[in-house]
Amino acid sequence: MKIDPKSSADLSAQIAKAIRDSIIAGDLIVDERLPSEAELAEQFDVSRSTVREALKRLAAQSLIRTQRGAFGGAFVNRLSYLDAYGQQITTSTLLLSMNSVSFDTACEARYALERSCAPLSAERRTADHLATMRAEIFRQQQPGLTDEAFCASDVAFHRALVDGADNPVLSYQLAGAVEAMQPLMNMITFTARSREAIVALHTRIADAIEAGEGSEACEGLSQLERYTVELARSVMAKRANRETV
Amino acid sequence: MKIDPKSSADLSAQIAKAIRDSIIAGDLIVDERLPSEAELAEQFDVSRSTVREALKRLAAQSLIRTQRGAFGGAFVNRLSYLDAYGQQITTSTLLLSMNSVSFDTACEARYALERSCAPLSAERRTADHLATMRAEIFRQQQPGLTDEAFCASDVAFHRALVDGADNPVLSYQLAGAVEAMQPLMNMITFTARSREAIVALHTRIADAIEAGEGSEACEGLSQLERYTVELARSVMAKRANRETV
DNA sequence: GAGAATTCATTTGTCAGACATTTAAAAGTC
DNA sequence: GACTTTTAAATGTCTGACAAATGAATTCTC
Repeated sequence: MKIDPKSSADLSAQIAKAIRDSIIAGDLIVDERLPSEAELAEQFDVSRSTVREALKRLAAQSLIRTQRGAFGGAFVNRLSYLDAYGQQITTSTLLLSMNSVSFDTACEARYALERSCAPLSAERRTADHLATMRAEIFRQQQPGLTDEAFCASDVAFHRALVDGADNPVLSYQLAGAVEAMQPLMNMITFTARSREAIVALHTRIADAIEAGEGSEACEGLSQLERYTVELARSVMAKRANRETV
Repeated sequence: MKIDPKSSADLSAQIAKAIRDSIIAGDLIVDERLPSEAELAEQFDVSRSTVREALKRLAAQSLIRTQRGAFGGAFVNRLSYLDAYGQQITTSTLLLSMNSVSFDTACEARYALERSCAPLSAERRTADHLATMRAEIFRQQQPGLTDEAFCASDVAFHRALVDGADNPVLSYQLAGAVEAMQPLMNMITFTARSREAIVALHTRIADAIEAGEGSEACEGLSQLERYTVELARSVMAKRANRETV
């Protein structure tokens, strides 16, 4: 692990990169303890504060965890699926909100990805996944539900569908696509009629998953995509209309 | 933006969270300048070092960038697709390498996701995407190619396929799935015969994309998945055999 | 007056040293 | 042997200082 003193870049960034590369390359294995901050400072010939800033960078990426006290220190963290989900969702959400991605584009991506899970989910889903889907459909039919709660339930429904594929890598990849859509979906006001239509499609999808018919589930997802895009378009149009009046 | 002094958690983590939440909520918009470190230190009633550690955490997530000098400071960063790709790839790679994800599981996820791009790519790919795919196929036929270079070319081929769908959100999501597989693929030794088989399937896929036949491209991808899994299995078996002898 | 050079204030980057707090091992006590 | 106390090591935080960068304002030169 070496850094280039000539480089003008931040020392803490260089040190973070050096350690990060060691972790990725496998030179530092999971749960291995890094040298103490004082030792690292000496090794890299920088001050302790600089080392600390580097370690905080790594901690922000969940690459290390720190523990205080004697025999504490910084340890290489096993990146859990949960940590990865969180990062994925944060990144996806910001990417969508900061880059003016159109609703259509985000929707297309989301449903394309979900369709790739549907056949696997139809084959492997447990009774649990199915029960979650049914429960969320039931919740979506409650009259008093706010739009936000409706969207949250929608996300839960689709997560169950994705998790049913029983492939943690797929679940991880999809987490971002599904959850990052929620802020966009929250901007839509759902009328009683549109909720009814969505519930009908959800039911159709759940039925297909239960019956083990992947392609029928895909078809349902495609219709849901078309309906969602259409709905968003009409809501936006109505809103634009109201604003110009 | 407030922090809880009673909470035992690290102050720098709390401050980072407070600022991060403000960015996600949209209270801090892109390119907006944060208060200087000294001002933040006063606001949060902590020392400047603590503020700096918090800012480094955010910088590690590409949420802010810093600039030195008068009228410099920390600015809310527009999360670019490139930054997001990078984070996605790092996270995915570590997730796969640290959690002993089976080759089959990773492969299944990757090809399922790619199949979701194929129909869109068949419809929208430009001549450029197609040319890249053909060029990589050509490269893969060169005899002197190392296994690493063959894998890298494989990644480039599939990236072109994905990018052909002309949906940046999909490209972003797929970046991790495709690139994170490379270290796993690198562990396979490709014989002349297996390279030939892969090139043949790549050609079939490229032909389908060129002809605008999405489902045929999906079929090619499925065959490629089956062949890759089979190949990995035999290579691993051979290796295990050699080690026990 | 226009342009070039200089100064200046502001801000981040880095360093050194100090103290508080936490923690688990080691030593002591019964 | 079980419990308590001590202790050493490590991170967390604070203070104060200086270096380096940088854009604006000022001064200088022609």
